[in-house]
Amino acid sequence: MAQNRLTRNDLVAAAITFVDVHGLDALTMRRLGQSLGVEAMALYRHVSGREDLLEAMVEALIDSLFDNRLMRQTPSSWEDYLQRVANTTKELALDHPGIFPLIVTQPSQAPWLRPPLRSLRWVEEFLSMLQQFEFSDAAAVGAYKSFTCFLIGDLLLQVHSTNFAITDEDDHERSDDDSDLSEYPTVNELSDLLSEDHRQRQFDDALDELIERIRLSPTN
Amino acid sequence: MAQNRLTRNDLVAAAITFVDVHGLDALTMRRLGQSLGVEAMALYRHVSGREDLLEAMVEALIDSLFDNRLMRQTPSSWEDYLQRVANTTKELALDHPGIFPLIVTQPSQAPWLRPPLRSLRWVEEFLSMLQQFEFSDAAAVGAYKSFTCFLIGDLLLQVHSTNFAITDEDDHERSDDDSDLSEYPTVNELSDLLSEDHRQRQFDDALDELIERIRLSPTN
DNA sequence: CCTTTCATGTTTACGACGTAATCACGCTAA
DNA sequence: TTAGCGTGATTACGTCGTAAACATGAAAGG
Repeated sequence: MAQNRLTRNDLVAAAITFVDVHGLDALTMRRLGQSLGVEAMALYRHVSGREDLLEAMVEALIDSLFDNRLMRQTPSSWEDYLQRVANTTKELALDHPGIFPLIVTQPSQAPWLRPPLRSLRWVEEFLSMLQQFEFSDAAAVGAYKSFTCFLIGDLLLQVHSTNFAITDEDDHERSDDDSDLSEYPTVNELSDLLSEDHRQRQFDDALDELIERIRLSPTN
Repeated sequence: MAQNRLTRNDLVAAAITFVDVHGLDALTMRRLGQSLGVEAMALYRHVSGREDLLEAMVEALIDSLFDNRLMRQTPSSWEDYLQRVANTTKELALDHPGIFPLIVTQPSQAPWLRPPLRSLRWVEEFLSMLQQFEFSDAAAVGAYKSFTCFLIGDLLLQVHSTNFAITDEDDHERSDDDSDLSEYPTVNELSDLLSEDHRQRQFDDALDELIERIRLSPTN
């Protein structure tokens, strides 16, 4: 029982797993304190408020990207790099579907940046990596814009799908909820095709196409 | 002063403009009541709770799509149709940046649908329209998936950008907030390019490419 | 060793939130 | 006229985020 002191990192980590388990709406200062065996106000010693906590969670997740075999070995080509960034980010998003949307919700350090990603460290690494692969300034920025737009947009949607499954944890009798599709004959007719989840393959295909587009970009 | 009675539609409309002006976080039952000259609990006569209100707002917005020259005249080609859907939706999203994200947040009528859009009426119209233009079943569903994924993903990001500008309404001295970019030399170097907002053109380009991809789709 | 200091956690409290329950009032139908 | 009902007002409860004051125990200086 030597070191029972609460650390900011402990707190943020606990908050992340709490959201992973119970969902973002369930994250309350009081409940988080309870899950740590501590009163709610104790959290304010390490975090200036709920907003600060959310920011810290997002930052922790983004930082975890850098430890995750992305930084580990240097990529063999810019295509390899983009593939790796995409897949690592997707993994992160699907592991933390309740938190990932905050990456785009939280105010950015640099609001003037289009699109306004949260982590300048991440942007810096992305751009300098492309420059190392001899992208021109304009090409690097163009790639940043199209790539992040695709990645974030796609993952946001994917994550929201999985959020439904999590939030409705008690959807046993969802099968009888095939509400009256009588008003929507085409939807009803194609419901089998519509419910197939090819998100995985679509993601990979779209990524390949995007990379191809970047390769052929005139400013490159 | 004849008809001062509150209507569900009045309520929903008031809520929408309230969010447009003050942002989603400011939308409170009490405040919304106040803005209507009514006590908070009066709202519960027309709406079963806050969640119901949000759903109603989303539904109202989606329904407004149908009155908006989309349904008005029949499209001359499926490309024309997709262009029109995309632009009408974009207009809607940018007009109501505080509400648009709810379209993807709110639970869907048909959670099994991938991606899970909220309005079955919309999906029905989309699919049957493509079928009228002689899309096969698989092609129509494939187009639905790739098109909605692109559209929602892109617009979500675009809307979040504009949300920053709205929330920080008092960002006069934002210019001195060019925080220390010394740690991020590449970002600093390319900041001019990075801050350019080509979202508009990028959106149009990506839409053109997507349409081209759908045209060449093997299952078409 | 004792005492001072400070970092950490606790207690109490306040205002705002969503909303259940109850009440008051004024149309409309009998 | 009167009975009923649809609409809004009042009151109240539990929970939220968090400010402020307090308690406590471990490091620091004599």
